[in-house]
Amino acid sequence: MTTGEVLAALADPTRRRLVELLARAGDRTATSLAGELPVTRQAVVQHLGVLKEAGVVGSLRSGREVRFGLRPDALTATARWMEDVAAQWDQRLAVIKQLAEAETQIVDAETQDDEMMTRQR
Amino acid sequence: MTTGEVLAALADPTRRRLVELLARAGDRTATSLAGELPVTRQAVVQHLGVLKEAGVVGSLRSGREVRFGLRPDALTATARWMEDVAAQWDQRLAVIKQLAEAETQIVDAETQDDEMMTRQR
DNA sequence: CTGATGTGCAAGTACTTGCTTGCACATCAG
DNA sequence: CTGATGTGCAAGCAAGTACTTGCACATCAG
Repeated sequence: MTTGEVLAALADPTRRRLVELLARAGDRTATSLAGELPVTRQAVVQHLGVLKEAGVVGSLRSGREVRFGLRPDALTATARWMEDVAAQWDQRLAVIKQLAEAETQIVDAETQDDEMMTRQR
Repeated sequence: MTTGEVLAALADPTRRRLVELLARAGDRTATSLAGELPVTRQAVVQHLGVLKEAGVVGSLRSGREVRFGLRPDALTATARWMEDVAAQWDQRLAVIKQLAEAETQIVDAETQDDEMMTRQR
């Protein structure tokens, strides 16, 4: 359930689709999920395997089917990592801004939005 | 700056390393960053390109160098997406638990931790 | 000017990844 | 039992990815 595993798992669009499906439709079987996606059941199974390895989903056998459900903890933990990184940067920004108001630094990038800067939309 | 781009960008360990370096060490040049990683400058440049495309970093030319800095907004936005998915699931859980206390569902996976369940650690 | 340093562009390579197809095994209804 | 449905395993393939190497161009110090 490392941060890397979770991010890598969510990097794939089909896998994100699966996660969103599970989030709002509840626990489902692989075959059922494959019915709502333009891929084979086997593709879904493999994706669910990656998600499970990352700790994002869990599975439970009931009779001849295997039902998959979300495991929100892995998601929130990874979200926290991202927010921590962002916060760390913001804190650095604040410190520098306070210490040296005179020097012009690239640090102000966010408010400058230069030619080289990738624009947000 | 889509969610998919950000997640795909952060899926790579080297790129995460770069992001963490920038977060705590401030804005740096590609060559300087390459000095702290076991890869070539060109590899770093390409990684920064991906991160920039995703809106995670921004760059600013100053003289003959190009300095890169973090763009926290993309990170927090993606973090929010993950938390939303997790929250959606939790809400479903709560509703079901309230409506049908009698029926046993796989939905309770989180508290059951069965043989098939990937264990958290 | 010269040399050093930093960048940009491009092609090539080893490896990974998402997906499919094919078949065997297990479980349920009749 | 038979047939239908759901699952598991494995090989194969096309496309993407991370990384390198090589070289040309731009900028600074002396």
